[in-house]
Amino acid sequence: MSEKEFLQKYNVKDFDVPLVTVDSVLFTCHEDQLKVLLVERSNHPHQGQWGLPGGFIDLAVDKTLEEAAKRKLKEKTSIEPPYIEQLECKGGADRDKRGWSVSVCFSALIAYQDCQAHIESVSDAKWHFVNELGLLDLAFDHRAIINTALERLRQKALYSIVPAYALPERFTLPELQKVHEIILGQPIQKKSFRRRIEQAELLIDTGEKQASGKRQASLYKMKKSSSEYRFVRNLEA
Amino acid sequence: MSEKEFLQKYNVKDFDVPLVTVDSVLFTCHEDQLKVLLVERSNHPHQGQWGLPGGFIDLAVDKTLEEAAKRKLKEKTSIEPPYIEQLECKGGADRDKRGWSVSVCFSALIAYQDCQAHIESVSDAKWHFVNELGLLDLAFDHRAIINTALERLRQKALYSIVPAYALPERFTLPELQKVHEIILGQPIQKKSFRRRIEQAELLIDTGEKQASGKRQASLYKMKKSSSEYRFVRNLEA
DNA sequence: ACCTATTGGTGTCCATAAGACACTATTAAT
DNA sequence: ATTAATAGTGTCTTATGGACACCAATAGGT
Repeated sequence: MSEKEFLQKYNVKDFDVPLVTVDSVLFTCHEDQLKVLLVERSNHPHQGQWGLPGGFIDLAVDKTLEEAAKRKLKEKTSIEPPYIEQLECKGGADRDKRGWSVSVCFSALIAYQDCQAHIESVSDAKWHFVNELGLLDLAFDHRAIINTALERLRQKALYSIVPAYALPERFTLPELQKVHEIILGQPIQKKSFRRRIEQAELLIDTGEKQASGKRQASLYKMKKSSSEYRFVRNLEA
Repeated sequence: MSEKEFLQKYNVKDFDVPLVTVDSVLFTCHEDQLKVLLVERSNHPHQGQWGLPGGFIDLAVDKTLEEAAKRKLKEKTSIEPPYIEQLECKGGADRDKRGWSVSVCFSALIAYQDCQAHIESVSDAKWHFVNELGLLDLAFDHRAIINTALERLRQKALYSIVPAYALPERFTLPELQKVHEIILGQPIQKKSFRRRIEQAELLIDTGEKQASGKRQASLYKMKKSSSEYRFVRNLEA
């Protein structure tokens, strides 16, 4: 049989296939707390419980997995998050009552201010304090996925400035340090934090100053390549 | 509609679903070279080309994605690799001619000696020098997946001793250093390498010595927790 | 207009772990 | 016993984070 004949006859539905979803753990910082976006499920299974924003791939619309995840996030936030990366893929026979399922999980960051207005207009989406998830009964294995995302984010806070994407495009160094401290759950030495960022030339000084407060802090923005930069040493954990 | 009713009526095949495969990048070290296991494809598409070992999930047999990947690897190696981790998930409309596809990719390590006999008995599987893949026409996006796996492995060689799993259960420190050097493509300071491993107490001294060579090197084995250990500083890249 | 509190930002010394590299130790072969 | 080769150590230097005191700028009260 030629490849052409093979492809003509091929039909995915002739085989037993798992169901595939994309789900995202979207973090932000607000009021000195780390928050994660959850959606109240309107459909079975786990109807009425809180779960991660996500859903099925639209084979006709989505070109890649990341696009599918972004499309689903955009339904809740109206904008695409400035940072998104693949976290892990969970799959198994028992994690979804509908059958063998695969969830391609993403971890993303967004500035609270950049999407809060739209989220409030979407009745089923809400920011939840990460520290207070213990009380909630989350759908599927979404609690475990959030915990994995948190671990990864904590690691990144030790050796990168990826957490900057939880802030608006322009931000101050004290703001960035605060975000890191919130993620890590402990204070960081100001001098160490600033020194390594300056030495690696990761930020662009916009020349502007933040108006509020006492002394005015300089406003910076990320260089494009800075999200991939990795310091050779970790901060103390 | 109750959840029970919903689940009774639910059928995955009522929806357009992507096809899902698991694929593994299995590395080993032999003759001072990094090698990757490839399989000559017996079926369409890409019949006759080399590709990563893997395949479809068997919904009746596999409980998780990792189990599926291990089962597929075991068909070629006869044993499960001592180290396997999820690498990334590739998905898209165009990467597989059969349609929208998702590949859940794993990266794994194994000792050459532990599986070479079986691999030679499997006619379609063969170790390939990682440095000489340039000439080969690999199936799907498998070349890109191998490159991602390589990058990750190089990072791990800088801040962990995960590469130890490319060696037999008992190994010497010079052997381990050599594996790291092969992965990184450059020499490492012996003292630095040994000092950090000793300080972190990552290995168990078996008390045995390796027979061959001049002075006999001590044989060590991994502590269980050592694969997750991360040094606070990277070696120089 | 000046003082003070508060937050932003810097100077500088210390601690830690890697780099460099010379040295010692153990073995096999001659 | 000597030599060559490989295993393993001593120790000084270097780089970068930690600690913490200090200086700088701004708003508000007097």
